[in-house]
Amino acid sequence: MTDWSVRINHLTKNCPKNKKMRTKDKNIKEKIIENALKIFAQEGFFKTTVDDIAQAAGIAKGTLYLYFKDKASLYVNVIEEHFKVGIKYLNEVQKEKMTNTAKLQKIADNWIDYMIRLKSSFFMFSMENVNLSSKIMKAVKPIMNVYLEKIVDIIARIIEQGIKAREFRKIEPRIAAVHFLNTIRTGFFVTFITPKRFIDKKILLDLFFKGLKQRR
Amino acid sequence: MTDWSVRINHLTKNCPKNKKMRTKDKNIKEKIIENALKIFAQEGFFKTTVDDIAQAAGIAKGTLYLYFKDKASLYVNVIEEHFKVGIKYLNEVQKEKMTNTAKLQKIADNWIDYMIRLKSSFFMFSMENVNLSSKIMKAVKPIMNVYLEKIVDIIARIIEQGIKAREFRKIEPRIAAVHFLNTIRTGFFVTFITPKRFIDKKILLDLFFKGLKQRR
Amino acid sequence: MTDWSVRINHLTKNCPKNKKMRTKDKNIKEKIIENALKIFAQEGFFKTTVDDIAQAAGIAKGTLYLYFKDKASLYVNVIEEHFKVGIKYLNEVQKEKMTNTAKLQKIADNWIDYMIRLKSSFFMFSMENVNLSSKIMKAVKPIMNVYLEKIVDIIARIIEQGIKAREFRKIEPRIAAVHFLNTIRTGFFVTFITPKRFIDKKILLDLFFKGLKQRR
Amino acid sequence: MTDWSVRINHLTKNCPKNKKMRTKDKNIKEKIIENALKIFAQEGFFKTTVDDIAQAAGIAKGTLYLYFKDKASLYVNVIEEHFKVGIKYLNEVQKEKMTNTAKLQKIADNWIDYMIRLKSSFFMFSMENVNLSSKIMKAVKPIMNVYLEKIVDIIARIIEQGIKAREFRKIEPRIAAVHFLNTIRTGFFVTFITPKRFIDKKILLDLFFKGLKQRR
DNA sequence: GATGAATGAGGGTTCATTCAT
DNA sequence: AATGAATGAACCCTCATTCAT
Repeated sequence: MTDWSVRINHLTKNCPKNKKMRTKDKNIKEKIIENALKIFAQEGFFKTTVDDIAQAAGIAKGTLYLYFKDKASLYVNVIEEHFKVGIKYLNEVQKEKMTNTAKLQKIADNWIDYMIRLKSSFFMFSMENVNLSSKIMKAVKPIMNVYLEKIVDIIARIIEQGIKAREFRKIEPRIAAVHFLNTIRTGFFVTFITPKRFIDKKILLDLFFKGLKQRR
Repeated sequence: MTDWSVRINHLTKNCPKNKKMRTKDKNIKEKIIENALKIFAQEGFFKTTVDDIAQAAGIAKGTLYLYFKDKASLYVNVIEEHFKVGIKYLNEVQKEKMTNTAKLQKIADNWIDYMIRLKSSFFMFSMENVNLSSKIMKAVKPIMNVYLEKIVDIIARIIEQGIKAREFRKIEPRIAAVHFLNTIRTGFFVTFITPKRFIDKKILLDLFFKGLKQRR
Repeated sequence: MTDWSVRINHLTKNCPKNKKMRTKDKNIKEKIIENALKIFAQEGFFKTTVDDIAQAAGIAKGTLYLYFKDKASLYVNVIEEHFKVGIKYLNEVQKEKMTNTAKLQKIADNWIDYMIRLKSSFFMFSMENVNLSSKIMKAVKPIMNVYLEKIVDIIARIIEQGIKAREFRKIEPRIAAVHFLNTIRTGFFVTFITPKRFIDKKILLDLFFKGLKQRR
Repeated sequence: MTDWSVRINHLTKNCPKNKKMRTKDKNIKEKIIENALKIFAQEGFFKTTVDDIAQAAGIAKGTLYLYFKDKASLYVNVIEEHFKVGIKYLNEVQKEKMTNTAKLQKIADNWIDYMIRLKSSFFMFSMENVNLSSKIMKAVKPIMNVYLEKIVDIIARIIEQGIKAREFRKIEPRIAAVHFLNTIRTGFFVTFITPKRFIDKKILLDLFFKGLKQRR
């Protein structure tokens, strides 16, 4: 099984090894998405120009429009791709043989690292943007919601199994799932605003698992 | 003591009760900030046009420039105002006579409601924007960081006192504070993406306080 | 007889000695014109804002509009005033008892100094603007032309008398007059672009009077 | 050798003869400069809108920004181009086999005609603008000064040679050069304010060469 | 008469999108 | 298929002018 960081790499690195081009190259679309992800993630939708992306992808601006209807559609595609990879990863972890606690731990670990590497909580940032009304964002919202639901579902299933296995206490699994995702975000977030003191992911997960309260 | 929702109202509602105007009206500045907050919060910095804000505030575009140097400066002012009110509220809660658990509970309750009313987790969204590079955001970042630090400080102090009082277990207070803020955000967020099923704030806080793990 | 520099002073210096105000103060109009002259001369018509002038004159922007229909009309007034003073000065010199050569010499001397003090060849600059088409400038042109003609007339008359007196050789006096005015401008101009080496006004006038050619 | 009027033409007339375009057309840049020269010269920097120029050049406003960073930069380019052509012309005249007197005569003749054709003493007008403070003009000034110096240099050299050749009397050549340039300007100027009576260029140059004074 | 806050038309600039090559 | 020059709508900001006090 590939781990998250590895799966993600093909999105984070250029792959100019390509053998034969010169036929509606499937790689061009990928290359655009890769680069768009990085730029959108770091600059946001509006600050990112189509030119930036085209240049980063090493193609002409016009070419981009052969593969994507418009900027918004590119954005949606980037997010979709991003989420698909994430979901695939989650599914793989789910099937692994380990305690549910360990699964959540692994997911959190890899995901925080990934976001730090991308220099953006893009994943959550996108969620945030759901918030923003506008023609563009209104188109993004329903698509994103589907993926979000799927992600929450997978996490919730892990938690459900954990409850059955008496690892976790009885609690609405979906709410716990969302809380888990936000815990991950916190991990990224703390590292980002105070880059010196790298957050101790252990403490954070400990907090997530055991809560703040004194046990008696 | 005023509660959060009430404190916020003076930013969310127009106050055209005022007697005599005409002399660089202090109320206009407030009216602009009120409306800018709502629009920036829902649309984000770039999608918001100066015209939108001016119209919402019932003034001409040019008038806005009598009160704010430019769009970015308005944005900073809005955030500052927003944060100042938040900090004042936190300080008041801090001084109240109640358990530290109750304090956090109260803060979370009011804050989630407020964000739902504003239709945006603007507060956290702004934190997110810290991430986004750009001339404008680079100007916003240092200012925001100061306020963020203050907010984290106050929450951390409550947690610290809770630790001393044996309400909470020994854990790095600042990390717990950030985790708490993200928990609040989760509360808003879930309600927002799935508006039908209002999240049970109780469950969420229970999760925050007691953690996911089965106690043994 | 006052010399040019002195006559001009009341335009170049503030006169806050004013006794009684508080009655459609005739001095306000003057104060506006004084200050407008300086600013227009140094900044040009478009870069000068009505606010600049009002502030320099120590009045409110609205007040300015009680005395002048609009910015263009103020500009015309400033130029008129400027020219009137110039013409009065020229007339006085004309009547003096001295050779015509001496008269021209005196005029040139004073005028160059004045322009240097004002930091602008505003006088000629205005002429230049005649060139510039635009609603505003089209209004300025005919008015300016009248004054220009008058100035050329007076100089031409001095030259004519010089011709009669055998001081000067027979030459179309009006052309010589324009040439004389441009010589003055040259004087200012050289000083301006190369401020270190103050032009030797003597050499310049010598050139004007004796020409470049070797005499044989 | 081309004469001034001819050299200038390529700036004053469109050349749509060109074969194949499409590849950042060099001709568009020229077309913009041509038209900008005319409009700037007649309207001045501030009254001229970017739209005016774009329309005159037969392109869209945005297109202009593919070739020039901003309005100020376009202005500088126009002036530079204008000056370069002028300097090239002067250098050519300088090398010709004729008396220095004839050289100056030729230069004055062509230049006055050119300015009249352009309907602006733009050349000198630009010099005037050196005077006007403003961010824009502060950028223009140093560039212009270099070119002005060059022009003065060339004229001064002609005069120097004339002095050596005993055509002209001993006089500071640079001052004489500036005086010469202003004489040209006078020529244009008189024609402009009194369009009926075309100035007799001969008289003017006679004045320049022999001076006003009676010879004895 | 005097004020200066308010106005809004106008201009410079950006950038997503198109289309001729 | 790929290009990138050209387009023009949209947006920020300025400033002459007005008008309620």
